[in-house]
Amino acid sequence: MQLMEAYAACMACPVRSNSFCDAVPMSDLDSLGKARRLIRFNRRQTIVCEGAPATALFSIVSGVVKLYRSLADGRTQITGFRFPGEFFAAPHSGRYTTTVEALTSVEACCFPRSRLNRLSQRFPEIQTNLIEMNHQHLAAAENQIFLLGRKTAREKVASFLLWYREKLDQEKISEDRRMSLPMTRTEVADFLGLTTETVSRVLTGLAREKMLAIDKSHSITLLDVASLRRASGL
Amino acid sequence: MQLMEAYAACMACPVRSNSFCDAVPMSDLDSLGKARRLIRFNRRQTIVCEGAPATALFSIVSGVVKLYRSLADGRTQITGFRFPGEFFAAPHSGRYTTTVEALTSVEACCFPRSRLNRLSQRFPEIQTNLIEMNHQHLAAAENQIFLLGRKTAREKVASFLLWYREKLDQEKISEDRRMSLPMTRTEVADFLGLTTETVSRVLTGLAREKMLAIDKSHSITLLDVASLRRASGL
DNA sequence: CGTGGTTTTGAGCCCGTTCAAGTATCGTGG
DNA sequence: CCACGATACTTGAACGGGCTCAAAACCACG
Repeated sequence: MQLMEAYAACMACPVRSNSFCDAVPMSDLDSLGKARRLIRFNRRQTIVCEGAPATALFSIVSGVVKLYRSLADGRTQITGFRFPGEFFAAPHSGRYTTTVEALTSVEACCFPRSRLNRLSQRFPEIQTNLIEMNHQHLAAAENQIFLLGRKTAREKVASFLLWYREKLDQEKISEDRRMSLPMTRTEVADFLGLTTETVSRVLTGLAREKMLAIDKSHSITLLDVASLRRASGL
Repeated sequence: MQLMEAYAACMACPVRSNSFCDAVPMSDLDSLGKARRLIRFNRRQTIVCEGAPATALFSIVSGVVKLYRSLADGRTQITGFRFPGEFFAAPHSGRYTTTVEALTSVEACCFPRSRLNRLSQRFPEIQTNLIEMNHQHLAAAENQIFLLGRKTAREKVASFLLWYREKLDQEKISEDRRMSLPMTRTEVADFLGLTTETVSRVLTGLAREKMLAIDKSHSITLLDVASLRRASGL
């Protein structure tokens, strides 16, 4: 039966306790399951488009997405990334404010606005969780604003690496000291307000100074976190 | 009586319909009034400090504030401004994420967290409003991220002027075509990720091109909005 | 009418960009 | 499994937008 499936899906959800779904008690997981639909996306696939009517909210089960805006002349700026447990596709006056694209293969729960509204009337703590997570996103945006406005290329790249390392540490088991970036050099550049060339140059520079090691481009090991922290401008 | 005063205060509040307080029905304005305390701040006065325990949320009745972060070496970045009807001092893991300072004389309602929580249990629509406004703040942050990461000095300044003009138009009666900036050149620079000198140079440049007129530095008239929009990179 | 702060203007420099070439990496089909 | 083409990454040389440093002009306030 569908009911059982929905219940089982949310019951077994690996990120429930990290997501806003945490507000729904175990006994009501079937209501939760019925409000959402699990969708899979491939790397490079666009999930929502900037400016389109905001019909749903997405909560990530696995994978990473980027949020970005771009101009007609090609200039692109990534405004943030979202990881498992986090949501995306916040509306402003009824429309999505950024385009969202999958960086890896992604599983996400799609909650149509209307159903989510009904659900959060039954479980008001959903709203509390959403507010809490919104504040986290805002704090992350403030970090990025400071970084973009006031940091040098070197500081930007060092900050980025330390930030991603921390994300990995709190998301999953920290694999080992090596970490593999799901984003390309261009995407790192579009996040940090730099060009691909500069990101590449700074990375090889930091590698020459033995703060990190690069193997196969996307696989990076942070060798000297203390020096990196100093290089990041705190 | 205190009760009457509180009731009268919120009853007469000029920004109630634009603030999250809108969620409280007229018949319950006394509960609202008792949850908050009206505080006045002078220009230049610090209202909350980055990193301090987040004990209250503030809603602006009149005036403008700036939110900013700064480093020990003096680098400062303004992450946003807040206007009448908007709130500030969002917490992240229990602490304020930015310092907030009054740009003009400011009247703000201070809501201690505990009272606000009790109030929003009685009136859940408060949470809905807070979420809505949070999304607006996030959208504003995304705008600024794009601006900081990908726009030229000229585009930044033009965008800023148009943005502020729009704010004025929707906040109050649009005075006339002249507008007076509540922020100094340094504050504009700290908002746009530039130096004071560059802001000044770009402004005189735009004035030479007859897109605007400057009288007394803080009083600016936008003469050619269409050209400015083109100069802002859309 | 001075005094301190803000704004403007000027000259020179530097960080990050641009343009261009060369190298590694990955996916695909033979 | 390898050859191939496409894409991503690195490296180099030269340019330029915005910064730095310095000084002059302007303004508000006593």
